[in-house]
Amino acid sequence: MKLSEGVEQGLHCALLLAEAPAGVPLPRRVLAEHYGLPEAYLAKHLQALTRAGLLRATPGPSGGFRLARPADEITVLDVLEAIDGPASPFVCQEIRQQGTGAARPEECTRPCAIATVMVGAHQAWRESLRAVTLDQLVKRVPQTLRKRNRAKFGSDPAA
Amino acid sequence: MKLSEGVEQGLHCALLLAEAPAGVPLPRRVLAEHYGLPEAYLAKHLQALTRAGLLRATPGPSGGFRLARPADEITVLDVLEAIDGPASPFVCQEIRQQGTGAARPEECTRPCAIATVMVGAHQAWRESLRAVTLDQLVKRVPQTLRKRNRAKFGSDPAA
DNA sequence: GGGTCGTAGATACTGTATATCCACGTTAGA
DNA sequence: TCTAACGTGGATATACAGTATCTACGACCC
Repeated sequence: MKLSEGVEQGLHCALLLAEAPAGVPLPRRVLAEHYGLPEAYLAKHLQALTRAGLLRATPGPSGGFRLARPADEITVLDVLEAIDGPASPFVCQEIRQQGTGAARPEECTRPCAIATVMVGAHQAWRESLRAVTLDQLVKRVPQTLRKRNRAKFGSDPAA
Repeated sequence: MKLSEGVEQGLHCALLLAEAPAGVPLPRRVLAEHYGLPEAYLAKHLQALTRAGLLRATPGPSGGFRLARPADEITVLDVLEAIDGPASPFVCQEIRQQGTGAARPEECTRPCAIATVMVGAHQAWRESLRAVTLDQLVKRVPQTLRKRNRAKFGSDPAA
């Protein structure tokens, strides 16, 4: 069981967008270079985040990506499921109904006990990720680094 | 992110061994046919469970696999990690230290906030699986099915 | 006591999904 | 109208789940 690396990249980019002054779109090239990520691959995940309604993309010169919602309304789970999909890592194959020892239909009125346990674990995992917002993550970034990033992207004409 | 199907197969086999009368080893061929599973593939997972000390394998005719411990001392997490490995699905690539916006070493004394959240989620997932034993799962198998399985494998000479 | 069968164990191969890259089309600003 | 940005689709390489085959060992039977 392995989580896509795109999830980590997407999370870092979303976090950076949450750090940057609001309203200033960052081009994907800037995002990719900032973290040394493959730009073409990152593009695919930024698209996924945009389709999920987490980011807003604007084309053309001085375009780029920015958060579509306030950072305290975007959870880590939102970002993860936008990129990796909402599917559970465990999908019950209904093994109990196969082979010579197959359970009869009337014995399968309740879901398979194993599947039930796995679903519960997945819910616990999701709840843990849903409890953290991008805003909370920003607060855990070292202040010196945060200040540096704000300065780097703070060419905000409104300022 | 996808969990290996071997995990589900291993869990069902371990559950069946917990249902069967203690001390009667079941050959992997019987296990495979009972659930309609590919025997060669199942062999790999039964080996993993044996290496992890959850099952005990005995070669030769009238050999097979049986639980190495009482069913209430084997958790779902034990079986899962024996087959799928104990590694977390998320492995931090230290993206924060790469690219033009790399964090300085003195800013990385604490682990990456994103990694911390992911580790927490993984722990929640593991705790949820650790809380369930094979014994508890057996109790959730329909009685008619349990009785049928006991009769099928109950050619226990000591009985 | 030696042969034979049935068991687990180890090894090599294949298929599929992920990760990566490239080329083309579309949109908006200067 | 030219440039710089996003959007889409497809081609390629690699890692891992899944498969098949072969070897070694132990109990049973003659």
